[in-house]
Amino acid sequence: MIVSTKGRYALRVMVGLALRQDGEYIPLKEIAESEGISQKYLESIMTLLSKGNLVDAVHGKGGGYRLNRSPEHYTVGSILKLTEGSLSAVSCTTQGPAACSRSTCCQTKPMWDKLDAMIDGFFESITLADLLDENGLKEIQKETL
Amino acid sequence: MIVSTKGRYALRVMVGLALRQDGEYIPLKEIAESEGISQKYLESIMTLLSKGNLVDAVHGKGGGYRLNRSPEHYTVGSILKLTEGSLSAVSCTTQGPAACSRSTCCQTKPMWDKLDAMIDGFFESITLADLLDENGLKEIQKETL
DNA sequence: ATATTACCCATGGAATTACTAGGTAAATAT
DNA sequence: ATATTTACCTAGTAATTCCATGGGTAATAT
Repeated sequence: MIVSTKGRYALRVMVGLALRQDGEYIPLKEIAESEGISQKYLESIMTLLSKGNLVDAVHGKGGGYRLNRSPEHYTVGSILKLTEGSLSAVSCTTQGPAACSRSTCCQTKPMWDKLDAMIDGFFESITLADLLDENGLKEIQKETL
Repeated sequence: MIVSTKGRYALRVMVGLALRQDGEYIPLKEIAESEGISQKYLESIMTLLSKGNLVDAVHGKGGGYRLNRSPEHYTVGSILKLTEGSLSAVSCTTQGPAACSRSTCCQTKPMWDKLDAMIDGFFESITLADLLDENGLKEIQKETL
């Protein structure tokens, strides 16, 4: 699995916030209930989104979370990368000291690199706005498949 | 991660066998050493490949493993699916009793389905022969990216 | 018979995932 | 000021998956 619940929950929450863009802040409790996600678990995810500046957060009564830009300015990739860390399909494409010792001669490595590039392209080509709109995704399908 | 060491090792081994297609059976020990993979761990992988009829295996002296068809008749997908079980990028695309309860109304689900289809298309479009040949992969890159 | 090979079954440590518990800090209402 | 409401922080934990390891059994060749 490339994307764990953390990233998938984050994406669902962002879609939920996009559907209620009226300037109001929506408290964690409300988001958790409407999405059916454990409040405590969601806390850690929302803090990530807030620190990563994907949402604005305010404390106290009337506070909560809201988007800080319009849905078409969020790529799915930006949301998933923030929450998941890496979207690599395999561990053997990692660079640096943890890199695979055979990476320079491995005959399968180029394929993994291409897969990673394809997946990255896929996620970067989709915005939150596309997810709100059925027809948006259909166009993406034509392009990529 | 979509593909664990099991699938990646399997693929490397299949490439290795493809490079030595002279009708000889190659013993596990030799494969393990040349690929730098634990002999014991590789055992389980080779048994999978053998039971899945991707390689022929014979016991005793002079025995070992060899491909049972030419490299262009193996898709990467067939090798990975056998060893990994599923190549799905997320757990929420699984059907049946374990399916996500929100799958019918989830606004992100269509995207995950498309991702899975794209990844499957990628792996099915590449054969072992493509991995042996540098230029083969370059053509795939043009098509998919 | 013996050596060589593949096959089978069970176990274990390490890492990751998904979540829980309990407290602290900031903003607002009274 | 005080209480309430909210976000934020640190730590722990149960379950699962990954990556092997250990020890034996079955088949084949000399």
